Amino acid sequence: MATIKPAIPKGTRDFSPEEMVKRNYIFDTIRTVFKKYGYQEIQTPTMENLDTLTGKYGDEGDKLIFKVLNSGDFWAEAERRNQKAGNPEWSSKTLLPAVSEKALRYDLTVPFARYVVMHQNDITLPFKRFQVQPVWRADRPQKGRYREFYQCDADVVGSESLLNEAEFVLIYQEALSNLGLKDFTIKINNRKILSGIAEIIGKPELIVDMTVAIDKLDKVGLNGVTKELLERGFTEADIERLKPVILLEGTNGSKIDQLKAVLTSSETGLKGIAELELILEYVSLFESQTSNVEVDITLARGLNYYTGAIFEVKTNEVPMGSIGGGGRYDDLTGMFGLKGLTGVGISFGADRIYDVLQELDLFPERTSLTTQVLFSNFDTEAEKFALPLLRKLRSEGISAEVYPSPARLKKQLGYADDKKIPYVVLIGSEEMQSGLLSVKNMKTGEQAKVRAEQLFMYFKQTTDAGV
RNA sequence: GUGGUUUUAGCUCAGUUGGUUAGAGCGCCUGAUUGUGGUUCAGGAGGUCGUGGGUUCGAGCCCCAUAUUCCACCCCA
Repeated sequence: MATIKPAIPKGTRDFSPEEMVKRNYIFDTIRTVFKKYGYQEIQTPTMENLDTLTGKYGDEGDKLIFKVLNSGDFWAEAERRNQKAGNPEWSSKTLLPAVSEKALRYDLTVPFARYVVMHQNDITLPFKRFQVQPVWRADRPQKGRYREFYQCDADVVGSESLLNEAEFVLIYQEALSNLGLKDFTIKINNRKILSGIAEIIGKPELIVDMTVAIDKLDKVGLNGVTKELLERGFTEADIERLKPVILLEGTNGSKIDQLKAVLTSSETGLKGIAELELILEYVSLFESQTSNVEVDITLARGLNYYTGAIFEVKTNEVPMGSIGGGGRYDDLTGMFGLKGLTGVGISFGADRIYDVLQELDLFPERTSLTTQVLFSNFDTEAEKFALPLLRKLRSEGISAEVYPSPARLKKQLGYADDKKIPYVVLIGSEEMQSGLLSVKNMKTGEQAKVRAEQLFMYFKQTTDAGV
């Protein structure tokens, strides 16, 4: 067999032992906070049926779904079905469903909605679930953008209360602070406010075009936004009316006041403002800070599905896309036939958070995660001598290993060195005769004599002391 | 999907207008130390120059295609 060049698909990554320690630290920190707020973990399959996913993420999103080719003779099967249908010409639109019926998970929200509908008889509403799993997008990779990445989602379905939204603000604050981030902004907006604005200028059908354009304010400036609005069907007069909203500044309170003034004639818009106000009030009633919560009217992500609150989290310490986002869907499960169930949720982008923590050097030192004790291996006799001692240490909860072959001691100590193992127990003929083992401290280079029976006590004390 | 960029030893990277045998640092292996690492010293191995075509007497260098890296758009975690 020809040897092939080892490689992994574009936008995917291997994770080394060191990276996994750090990644698990992030996952564990976020998980702990989710649990603390009453969320329970579920998992869903890597693959979903293709029709479960298509049409849920907009045209752009559908293109980014990784499709799985049918197994078996997919081509013969496709032709067979095509004949039944009277042999129309193949097009990319008809060929796809004929050769692919499964796809990789694109996010965690849609599979969750599917889950809720499938298990509606087994769950109690409101249902609060969290999920930490990889998702896949056939995007072009770049900084902070991967084709396989992990999301940490928490959603609650079946509760209209804005208390949920407020708690999500707290969850963001708590989880990100626990991870050591100091300066981040939780941006919040409301779809109803955007609808209200579009309504006021008499172009409710252009709400998406409007928000996509004003979302770019900090990137292209007012002139750029104006240009884009004109291209998207707005008039100069519309833009004049939009200007005060686009250029909204000041504290959350003053932004809200200004919006109220603009939206007086829009019932929807005022409802959105009332929701926003209540969420902020809840947050402060929790005696939590609102200084890193920012009302941002230009925030428009996920507009295809969000109906109420919209969240986005950005770190201000390093340049990076958003590290989290979320919002409310009034009809989360409707697409799967269960009407009238509202849902709201948030997501943490673990891979981006990793990149941020890495750049800010915020990962904690944790030395105890490697092997604590290595038994040297001089020969078969010494190896046999070491095994009961090894078992004893492990039964005491001390992670230990024996070098698996009688290699030169130099090599064995080099192994301990590379793996940052703090102690090596040397067992040779001398030690076996006297029962006094040589314990080498790899940091200081010092060697102590320890009785074989005392060995576990010796390490229990030293490792407990955090060496 | 659009535009640009990267690829040379295990790793990070040099490599002149196209010209003999493609280099460095680190790592690795061996020895100084037949039971002592991390430091030091001496020596050694390791390269289809991303891949496939082309131009040329001659290509790491020029041309085309393709993959890959990173970046900016679109969009998004």
